[in-house]
Order: sequence, then C-alpha cells, then structure tokens
Amino acid sequence: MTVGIRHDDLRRRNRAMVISAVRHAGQPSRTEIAGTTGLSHSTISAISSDLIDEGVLFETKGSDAPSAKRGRPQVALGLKPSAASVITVVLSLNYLSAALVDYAGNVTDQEQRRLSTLTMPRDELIGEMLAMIRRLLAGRHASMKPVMRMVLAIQGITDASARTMLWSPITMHADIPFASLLEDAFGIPATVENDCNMIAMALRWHKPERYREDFIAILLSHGIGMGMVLKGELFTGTQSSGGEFGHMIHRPDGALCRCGRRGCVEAYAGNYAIWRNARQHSEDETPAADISDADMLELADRARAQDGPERQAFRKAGEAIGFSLGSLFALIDPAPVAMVGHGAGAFDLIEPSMREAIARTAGGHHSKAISFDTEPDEMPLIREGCAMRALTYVDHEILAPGNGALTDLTGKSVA
Amino acid sequence: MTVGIRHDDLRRRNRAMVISAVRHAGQPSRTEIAGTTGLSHSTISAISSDLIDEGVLFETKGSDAPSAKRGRPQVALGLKPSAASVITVVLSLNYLSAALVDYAGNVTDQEQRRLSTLTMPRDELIGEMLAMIRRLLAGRHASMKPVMRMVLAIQGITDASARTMLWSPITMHADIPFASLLEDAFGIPATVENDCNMIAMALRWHKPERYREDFIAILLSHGIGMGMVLKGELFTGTQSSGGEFGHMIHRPDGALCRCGRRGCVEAYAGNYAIWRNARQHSEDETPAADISDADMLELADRARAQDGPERQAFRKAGEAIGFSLGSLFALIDPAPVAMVGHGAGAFDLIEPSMREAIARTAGGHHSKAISFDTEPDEMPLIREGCAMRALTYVDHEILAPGNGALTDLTGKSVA
DNA sequence: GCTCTTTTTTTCGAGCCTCGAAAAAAAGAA
DNA sequence: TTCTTTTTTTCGAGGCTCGAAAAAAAGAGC
Repeated sequence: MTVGIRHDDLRRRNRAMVISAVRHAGQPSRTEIAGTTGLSHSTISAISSDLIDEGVLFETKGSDAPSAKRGRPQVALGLKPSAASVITVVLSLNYLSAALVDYAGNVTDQEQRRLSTLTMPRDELIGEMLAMIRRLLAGRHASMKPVMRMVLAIQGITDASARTMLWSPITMHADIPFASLLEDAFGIPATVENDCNMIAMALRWHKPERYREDFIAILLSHGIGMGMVLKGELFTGTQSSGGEFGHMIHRPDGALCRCGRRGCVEAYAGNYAIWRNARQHSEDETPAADISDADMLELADRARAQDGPERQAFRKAGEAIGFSLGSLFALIDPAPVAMVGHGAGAFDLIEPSMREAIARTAGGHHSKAISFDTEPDEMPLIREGCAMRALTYVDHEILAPGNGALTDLTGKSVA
Repeated sequence: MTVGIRHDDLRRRNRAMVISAVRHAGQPSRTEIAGTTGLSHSTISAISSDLIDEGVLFETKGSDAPSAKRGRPQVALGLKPSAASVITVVLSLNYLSAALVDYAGNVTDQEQRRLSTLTMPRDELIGEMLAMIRRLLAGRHASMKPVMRMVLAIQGITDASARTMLWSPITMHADIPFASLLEDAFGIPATVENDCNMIAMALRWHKPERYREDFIAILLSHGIGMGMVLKGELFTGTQSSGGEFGHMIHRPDGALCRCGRRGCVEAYAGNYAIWRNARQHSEDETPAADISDADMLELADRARAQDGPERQAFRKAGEAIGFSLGSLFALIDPAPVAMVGHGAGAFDLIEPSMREAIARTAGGHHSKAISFDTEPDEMPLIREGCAMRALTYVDHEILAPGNGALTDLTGKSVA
C-alpha cells in the first residue's frame, strides 16, 4: 500500500520536475519548461523564482544568439554550477579513477592511477580510494561549493540498497561496505553502483533518441556485464544490482567460468574464454587473470585474416551471447542493444554467429530488426553515468527541504 | 520526462488510495484507512463521505462483533457490491469459461464449456466467446449495475497494450484483437491478459504474506508459462506480455519445441516433453497436441514406483527448469516461486534435479533458501486474477471523473 | 441511572498550491 | 515613435489537506 499524497509533496515534486527539466533541456526558458512539464506558466514562474533565490538555478544572461524572433526574448535558465558538486569514483580491474564534478555536470578535477586490484590487501585498496578522494577534496578551490554526494561504480555486484560491494571479479575481497566507508570518512552521502548500470544511465543521457525507454547495454571485456533500462527505469535485481547476463547459463555443465561455475555466457564470450578457445586450450582450464587489450586486438586481427581457431573462438562467443540474448528477449522482448567496451571492437567477428543464434530463439522473431550499436570506450561512459546518478540524487535532495535548502548548499563546508 | 502534478490530480490519487485501501483491507474503519494511507483523518472523512454519496462505498452497519472496546465504535466501510460489475473470461486449451463479478469481488454468475480450440475456425472461437458473454449479460438481474470492464485471460502472448492476442498455443489463429472485438460487440472496455500474469495477481491477492513484492509463478502444464512480480509490479515485456520463461533456451539446438524452435525449456519440461522422454521417443519428434491429466498422473505414478525412463523424464524436466531458473535468478536475484497447475502435482519428481541444477548456477548462491510452493489448480487463480485486474481498472475509472462518476455508475445500462 | 472516559468521526478555519486571466515587460516591425 | 508579438509576472479564485477542536457514540464506574 503506497502512501497518500500530502499537500506539500506536491510542491516538492513539481520543484523536482522543474530541476529535472532544466537538467535535461540544458538551458530552457520558462515557457519551454512549462511545455515539457505540463504545469502552468504561473507555477513555473513561482518555482523557478524560488530556485533562483535559493541559488540552484540562474538566468544565463548572455543569451548567445539574439534569436531574431519578435516578442520579448526568452530568458534561458541553467543549473548553477556552484550550487553543489559531487565526486565520482570508478573502480575497475587494476584501475582507479575519481573526478570532481560541479552541479552543471562539468568535470572540474580528476585523478586516475593503475593499481594491482587483484592482489592488494583489502585495507590498501580502500586506503588508495580514500586517499584519492581526499586529494580531490583538498585540491578544490575555497570558493567551490561543498560536495554533496559521492557515487562509486565498480565492476561487480552490489546490494540492492547500493551500499555494499557484495562481490567483484577485480578483487578477492568480498562484502566491502564502500558506501558506509566513504560516508564515515568524509561525511558525505555515498552509494556503490554497478558499472554497467552506470553505462546504461550514460547512454540514455547521451543518445536519448536511441536509448530511451527500453534498451540493453552489454559490456564485452574480461567478463561480460549488462545494464538494462526497461520502461524508462534502470533494471536492478531484487536483492542486488542484478542483471548478471554474463552468468546466465549458456550450456549446462559447459565451459569453466571465472566464477567457478560452468557453462556461463562469460565462459564463452569473456576475453579469457575467447583467448582460451583461440589457443585451443581445454574449456576446463582455469581462466587467465587478465589479458591485455593489445593481445585481444592481435587475436581479432588473426581471426579476420583467416579461418582458424581464432575465428572459431569469436564465433563461439557470438553464439553464447546470441542464445542468451534470445533467452533474455523471451523474457523482456527485443530491445536496442549497445555493445560497449574494448570487446565491442571485435563485434564484426561476433555478430554473424550471434545473429544466427538469436534467430533460432523465441526472442529472435524479428531478429533482423534488432539493432546493435558499438561503443568501444566504456570508461567515459561509466564516469558520466556516475556523475548523472550523483547529480540526480542531489537534485532530489535540493528540492526536499523546500525552504532552508540553501543553508546546506552554500553554508557549511563538509569534510 | 514525466508530467507535473496538477492540483486536481491530488484529489484523484487520494481517492484511488482510499478505494484501494478498502479493497485490500476488506472492511476497514476510517481510522484504519487514515493509518494505511498516511492521510489525515479529516481528509479520509471528506473523501469517504464523497465516495459514499457517489455509491462507491457504504457503511456496513451490522458490525458483527460489537468489539467490546470502549469509545465510539468504528464504522466499517465496504465496497458497495452494486457500484459496478465486471466480466472475466478465461480461454485455455479446449476450455472456455466466463464469470460475472460484482464490485466487491463476488461471483454472481458463471458459465463454462469444453471446446476444440485447436481445430475451431477463428470466427467460431470468437463467436463462442461472444455468445457466452451475451448469455451472462442477459442473465443478470435488472437491478444489477452495468458491467464496466471485461478482462480476458488467455494462454499465450498478448501485446503490451493488452488489446491483441499475438500468438497462442491453443489455436492456430494468431493476431486476434480480442479487446477491440469485445468492445465493439458490447461497448464495454476490455483487455486481454496473459493467464500466468493473472495467476501472479491472484497469488499476491491471496497470500500477500508470501507473495508480495517479488515472486515468480510458473505454470507447469502442456507448456510452461510464467508470471512475475518484481518490486511490487507485474513484470511484462516491452512489446508483449513477455515473461516467456518456457521459451528460454535450455540447450542450444536441443529438443524440438512446440513453438518450432529447439532447446526451449518447454521442450524438456512441458507435459508433451516429459511424455516424449518417458516413452523414449526422439527429441526431434513433433510434440503431441494434448495429453490428458490422467495420463500424466499415471506417468508420475510410474516414475515414483521405480527408476526408469519415466523418472528420467521428470528428472530432465527438473534440470531444464532448474538451469533456466538459475539464469533468471542471475538477472533478477532469487525470489519465492509458486509452481502452479496440474504439473505441480509431480513437483516431488522434479524438485531434486531442479534444485541440483539451480545450485550449479549463479542464481543458486543460496539455493537452499529458495522456497517453492505448489498450487495444483490454476483455473480458480486465473479467474480471480482476472477479477482483481478488472476491478482495479474500475477503481481507477470511478475515481477519475471526480464528480459525475455516479451518473455513469448507476445510470445508463450498457449493452 | 447518571457521569466520566475513551475512541472515532466530523467540522472549521488556516495555510498552501496551482490555475487562468490580465497586466507588465521586452524586444522587433512598420 | 507606435504597433505587434512573445515571454514573464502578478493577482485573485478555487481546491485541497491539515491540525485543533467539537461532536458523537459507546463502555466503565459508582
């Protein structure tokens, strides 16, 4: 039983709507906002006037092109970059990066470094992260507004409340409560998110014309990840970040997977699996820890050059992805797919067998119509997805108190 | 971009909330409603007074047990049975049934009959359905309030807008726009829903303590169907009713499925598949059209009596369901499962190999903790699910116009 | 039998919020 | 300089929910 709507919720929600409209439209006029939200001009005027007073929005005076239209010119509203800032952190295999992002979404500072995540002790891993964040916080100008939110994206599984990393292939340590660790260290609200989910957020942000209501992002890398948006909402599991497409079962009792089980999609389509098959090693062989992008590129080149075990390996990968996508499509119906990550660079080798497999499944009813796109570089997407997620959180916090919001925004400096 | 909340939406939503609270609680007092909705007593008082005036609610005077409590006694509110009525229709293999249900959910009349759905011409199938509905409409008392909604449940796939049956195993005809057909014939709004989705609705209604936010209902019958509730919402595909668990791929290029493809779960776990395996026929053999429940019972008995091809067949079924549930759990995390339908009577034969398979998948992390329940009789569940769905539609229509609602409710008689 | 408690329900005024219409503002066009 | 056109603000009206207080409807106690 959902709770009833009280009167003050109304204002709060409509404020949220206005902020969200500005964030999506960039620099809309009040009239434009009224159009997209369906609220009346008077309401928009009242709300945006409040938000300007509170320092959340501002009138971007220098309207670029004096639109040459008749009538009173529109006044564009923008998100005030100084209204707040957020920190994004991305932790992936042997790699850590963090960025400071202002309220308008601009990266104002960032840092990245290589680490040996697989072998590092737990405390060291956490320590490196905290230190990097600490440097970012120390480095920002005194004039900058306080950091209001931190979002950490990891390769791996988080709990449904986005507070704990339950498991990750990049480290042997499990159940690290990153959200609480970050909150305790810096006094700033934090969440931990799955990297592929952040990729999905970023795609929707970047290419709304293609990735809007329903789409799937598949990360082809050492392992196989997935982020999915259904009916406009990020799809997550009931207890975890979910969407573990890479561990759907392709062949019962089949090839050995990095997760220790058998027959997972990843055990055929992950980099290590393609490598293993290309070398004609046994499918029971323990997966290699890491394979360089250069090696995978070389493998792909050889597969393109001539038929042989390399080409076969990519073919098998396509088959695994195809059948499992077919199973997924049986559940959710076909949707546009983005193939993300370095592995997407070899999509030409994967696509034929993948499409052939899909066509043999229930989801492949119109397999010709299913459209695939490739995004070879995942890191910027993850970072942007994190930023959007963090800023969205802030948007909803800013509107919450309704009135005294600005005392928290411009006032006390945290950490 | 969702639309802003206008002022009158507020009342509408809170009215919906009150109606929904009454429907869930049965006969709550105003105080109780205030508690569950979180709205103030004054608001509840105002809204329920309106709804009583409009003939949607009524004060159930004869309060059964004079609660022996001190203070002014609570006045129970109930849904007025005469506020509206709905018709539910269930179409399954060789079987058609329909019922007339009042606003409080009581079945006031019903009819059912056997048909040869597989061989009937399209028009005859439609004609039988229309005729049955016509008889129900003709048979109701003159005092009864107009039928405001019809919901048809079918075994098969419908489009996302619940207007057309896209495909069904019970007939060779496809793309039958049942919703429009019914609306044109009777002038009453109608939808077509997947039977398993209705089972899920009914389960949530019946056993909310077990089936609440997240659960799965799997129909074990000639084919394999699924209805799923995730985060409190019925899960459907993006373009169709979705959730075609039975056509996830268990073994690529495996056994021949009724759908014409190969390796679907159904091709191992549907009645015809179990039958085929028990008889040690080839997996390439065309599936039998229908197998009687008695035959399946006998098969199960023989499997229980001694090890042999029958027991093997059930074991294979369990394996197929187990691995595919494991894949599903990889996507959504484990959830309580209800095994519904006659096939659930042989769940004891299926369970061991199923659990073993699940344990070998990513979703089987805590396979011991995944709980299964059986509901051998699906028909009543489907009917009740339809009724609840229809009544929920009506609830939302009654509250919509806000004021003149009753003119439609008590006034003109449709059809 | 009467008064006191207790609990539920209704009433009433206050405070918000959104809306539509009208007014004001800010340009270009003539 | 005066019209048009378009955007934005202002203002009063109408609704809605809320909290407090009042009214209603019992049982409890003497």
